[in-house]
Amino acid sequence: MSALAALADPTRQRIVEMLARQPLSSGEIAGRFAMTAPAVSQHLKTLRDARLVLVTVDKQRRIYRLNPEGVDELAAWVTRIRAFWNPRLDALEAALKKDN
Amino acid sequence: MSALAALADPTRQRIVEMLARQPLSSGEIAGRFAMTAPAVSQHLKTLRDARLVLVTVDKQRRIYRLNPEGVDELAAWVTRIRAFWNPRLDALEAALKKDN
DNA sequence: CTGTTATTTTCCTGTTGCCTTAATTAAGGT
DNA sequence: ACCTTAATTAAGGCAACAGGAAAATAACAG
Repeated sequence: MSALAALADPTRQRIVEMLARQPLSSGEIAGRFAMTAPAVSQHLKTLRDARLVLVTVDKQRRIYRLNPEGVDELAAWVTRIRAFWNPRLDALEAALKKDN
Repeated sequence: MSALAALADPTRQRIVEMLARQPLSSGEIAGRFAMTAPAVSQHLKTLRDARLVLVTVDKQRRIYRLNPEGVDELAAWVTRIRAFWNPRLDALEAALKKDN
């Protein structure tokens, strides 16, 4: 679960939250932080390496969006933790399957 | 979401996975790692501070177990990320097929 | 080709994180 | 009381990380 390591930093957590709402370019993301664009770019690289985000090129811009695979992996890890620890969570598991 | 920072380290990830199966004492946890007991103790403190685990005292032993609240919070964060982006899955899939 | 915009890469520095050894606290057993 | 077991706290070293500045790359417009 290297996604967890990538999400350790609060800046990267916020980036993921932003991208959950809508895809954004590198510049748009950087514009929402006090830090410089290079700093944000490095965070994006970390998120890319962790397979949490995907990039597509649009002219000079790089559009970032969430990577379903990476997020699903993370969700699966958390679900597995919860599934084990208490048998009473069978009901919960059923609920999860229902809305997925 | 400070739980994410606490789970950045692979050792702490493994501890949480172990505690998901059953409560364990500090010594039992330390025994499953190559590192020294103090090192494990510090990891446990990090997990405690992140409200991911709870301790109860049993004679000289400290028994660690998962903290449902902390784990639920984490699960809620992940779910929130997915919830936002699920409604646009169609648009996303289309965009993904186009490139990459 | 030159200039401009968008983004990343490189290099550097201060900070944080992880692990070790040594010392300390706490509880029981003899 | 003394010793042992269980666990934490303290102090120090070293690697990894975050962020800034400057330079490099990429894509487009004139």
